[in-house]
Amino acid sequence: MNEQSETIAMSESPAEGETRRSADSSERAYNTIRKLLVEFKLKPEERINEVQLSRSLGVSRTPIREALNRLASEGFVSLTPNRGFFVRSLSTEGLLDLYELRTIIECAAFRLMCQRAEDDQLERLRAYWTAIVEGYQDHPPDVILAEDEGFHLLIAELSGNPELVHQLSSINARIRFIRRIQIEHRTHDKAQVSSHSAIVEAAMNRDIERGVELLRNHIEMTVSATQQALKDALLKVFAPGDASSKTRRRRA
Amino acid sequence: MNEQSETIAMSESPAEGETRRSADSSERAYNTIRKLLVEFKLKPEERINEVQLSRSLGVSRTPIREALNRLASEGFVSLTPNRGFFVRSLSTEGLLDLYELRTIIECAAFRLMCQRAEDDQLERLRAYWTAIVEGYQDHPPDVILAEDEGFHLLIAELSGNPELVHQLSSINARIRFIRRIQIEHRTHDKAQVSSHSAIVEAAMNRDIERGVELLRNHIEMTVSATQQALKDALLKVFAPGDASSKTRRRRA
DNA sequence: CGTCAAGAAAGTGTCGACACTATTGCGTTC
DNA sequence: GAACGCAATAGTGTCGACACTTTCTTGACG
Repeated sequence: MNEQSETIAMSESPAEGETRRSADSSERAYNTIRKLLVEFKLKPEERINEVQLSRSLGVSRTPIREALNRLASEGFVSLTPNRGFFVRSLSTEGLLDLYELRTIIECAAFRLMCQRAEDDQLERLRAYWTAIVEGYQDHPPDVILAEDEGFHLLIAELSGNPELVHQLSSINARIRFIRRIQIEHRTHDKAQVSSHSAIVEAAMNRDIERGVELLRNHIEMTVSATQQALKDALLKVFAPGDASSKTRRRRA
Repeated sequence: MNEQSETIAMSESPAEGETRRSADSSERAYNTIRKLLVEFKLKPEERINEVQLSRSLGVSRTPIREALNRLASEGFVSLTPNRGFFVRSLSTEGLLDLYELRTIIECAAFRLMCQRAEDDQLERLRAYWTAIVEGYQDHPPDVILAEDEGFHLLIAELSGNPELVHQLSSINARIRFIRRIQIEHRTHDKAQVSSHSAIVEAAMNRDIERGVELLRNHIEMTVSATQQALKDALLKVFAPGDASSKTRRRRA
């Protein structure tokens, strides 16, 4: 085994400034482990060793298990009764299933938004997009990803159905790792920009059919690119140890 | 030394297959607590006392907390950082959101099934329905509920997308309590039977548009009845006094 | 040599205990 | 008499320990 004794810094969302006292180990463990999964630090099909993890994160097994249980409910890992948690592999086909689900949710959200949202709410969508469209392509991948997710999440919010927001959030989390890789490939930024603009326009006109069609294409467009990205990702993960290539860590 | 006196009998719900099953405490706690929630033994907005629960179920707090974490991910309860778990209220509006999500998922599943399923798979659907349609209306509510859920889940399975199955299972679990009450009201059994038959027929013809329309109506039809049922349920739960003896089984 | 079994090691599932936070009840002050 | 703070209580978050299960190692037997 390698050097496991090192404490992996737990990343924390920058939100609260008040209560850092308790600092909720479970919550941090959840975020950290999810990050490990997303970044393939924990490899597909691999068995997760709770003791090792708890040592790495510097907490006891209890918060680790709580985090893993949550991650299991969300589909990141699976739990086999007396054998422990396993990293759920994201096969190509599993990924396609997820994208399909995403398409379903997003199209439905768009439809409901067109039917229900007030004009000024649609205006908010337009404002959101115009605000970020300027430097869009110059932003670092992480930012682009967040902005893109934000755009689609806003549509879900404007649908008026919180369940859709929740579902979409969960889906996003699960495919985020591959989207990031795909964005780094920079295959079709421009197409994406115009897609979003067109979607906004369809929304302003409350043109459901056009919007749905755009969304469907928009997402489908990424799928093919994604498949290639997935291959690259897996290659990178399982590639024997050179690691000479410049990984995408820019001052975490 | 694990001879525990079970204050509240932990029951094994035969419901639907999530992913992991086993006979350990966490699993049983999960099922039991979920049942308590479903039957309104734990009332909406109520704070859940872990110690009390653990004493009732005859296990320590650890499995209780694991179960609650899972239930939180699935939307049954909510978790406020240093204050504990709370029963998530299912307001009328929250319920409608869930039904809306269900409609979205089911219609999409039907569409995909029509596009992808082999003929013999569609035949399975028909067989499933004809096998239970005979005594349908004479079955006890729980059986009817299970059969109905099975029917819709089968459609999800035949869609070929496991994510849809998972989503639908989760939704079903959350609205099961109200569906049971509604079924006990016996408002529109016949309509439901013919609905299902019509859906099967549309499936055999691979008539997507008709099937989607049928499903939409089928589910929407139950919503109005459901709203009334929800009122009854809440009344029953919060009604003072008499509820003591026959809270549970209320056949016919 | 390969198979298998028994024991050792590793790992999960659950427990009771303790630290720290939130809430409740009480007494003081104005 | 009411608002405020302070002490006491209740409850959650986390820990280390231990029982039980699975997996690995080793050595006897065919």
